[in-house]
Amino acid sequence: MTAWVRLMGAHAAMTRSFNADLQASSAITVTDFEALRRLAAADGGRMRRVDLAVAVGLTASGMTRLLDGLERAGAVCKEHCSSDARVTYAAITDAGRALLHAAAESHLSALAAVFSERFSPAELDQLVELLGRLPGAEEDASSCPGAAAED
Amino acid sequence: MTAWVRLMGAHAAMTRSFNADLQASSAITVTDFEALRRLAAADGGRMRRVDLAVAVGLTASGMTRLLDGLERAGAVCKEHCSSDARVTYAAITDAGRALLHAAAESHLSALAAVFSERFSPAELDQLVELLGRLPGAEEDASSCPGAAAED
DNA sequence: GGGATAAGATTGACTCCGCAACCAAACTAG
DNA sequence: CTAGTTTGGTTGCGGAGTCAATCTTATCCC
Repeated sequence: MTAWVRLMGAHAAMTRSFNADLQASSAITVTDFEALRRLAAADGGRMRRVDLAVAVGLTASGMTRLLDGLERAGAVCKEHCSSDARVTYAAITDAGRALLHAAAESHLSALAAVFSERFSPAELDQLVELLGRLPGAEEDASSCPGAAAED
Repeated sequence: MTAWVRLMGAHAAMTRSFNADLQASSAITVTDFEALRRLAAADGGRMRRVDLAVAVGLTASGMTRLLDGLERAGAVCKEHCSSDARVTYAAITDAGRALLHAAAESHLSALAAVFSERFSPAELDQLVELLGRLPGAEEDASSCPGAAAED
C-alpha cells in the first residue's frame, strides 16, 4: 500500500511541476506532450484515435477533447481512413512537430534531471522494469501491428 | 523518461479502476480515502488542513474542496485552534471512521491483489524505496512534530 | 440480403482540482 | 504602537478528463 501512496504523491507533485513548466514555455500539458510524442514517433506521424488514447492512458472521450485542443492550436489534424469510414486518424502537423521540438528541449532535461539526480542508471532500469509490471504501464511501442491501413 | 511515462500510465489506469470501485461501494474517491486514512491515523484524529494537504499531495485549495465534500457527507468536521485563530483542524468523525472502515475492506484487498500478484515481497520493498526518492513521495508519517497544539 | 451486435468517435453534464486573488490572523521590526 | 511580511484558509474561474448516451459504420450470422 505504501507503494501506491508514494506513486500517487510522486505523480501529483511531478505532474504539477512539469505542467507549470510546459504551460509557461509552450502552453501545453504533460498529456499533450505525451500525445504529440507518440504521434511523432508513429509510422506516418499518425495513429487511430483509440490507439493513441490507450497509449497515453486516456479514455476515448478524453482523447477527443485533448485533440480538440491540439487541433485548435494547429498541432494535429484529422485524416480519414478510406478502408473504414468509422476511423479518423490523428496526424501531427509540421507545426505540431515544431511545437514538440520546442517543448522537448526544456521538458526532457527537467525530466532527466529529476531522475538522474536520484537514481543510478542501474537503479533507473530497476524502476522502469518494476513500474512496467503495473496495469496501464507498458503501453509502449507495441500495439501498433495493423498501423499500415491506407489513407 | 520511460520511467515517467510508465508512472503516468500506471497512475491513470489504477486511479480509474480504484475510483470506480470506491465510488460504487462507498461513494468516495481514492483521494478522499487517503485523506480519511491520514486523519484516522493522526494524533487525536485531526490535522491542520495545510498539513493534510501536503500529506495527500493536494494544494490548499484542493483540500478545502475535498473537505467540503467530506463535511457534507458527515465524515469530517472542523475544529478551531484556541492558540492560533488562523488554523482550523480537519477532524474525522465516528461516521467518517465507519465510512473509512467500510471502504477499506474492499479497497485494501484490491490494492494488495494488484501488487502481490506482480511483485515478490522483496521486489515490493525495492519499488517502495525507489518511489520514495521521487519528489512528493515520502510525505509519510513524518512531518507531524508540532502536532500537539491545543483545542 | 437483412437484422442483431460490436467498434470508432463525439457530445452533454458532471467532478476534481489547480491557479490566482483575496481575507484575516500572526509575527517582526522600526 | 503601527507598518510590512508571512502563514492559514477560502473563493471565482477555468481546464482536464470521466461516464453515459448517441450516432455512424462494419461485421456476423441466419
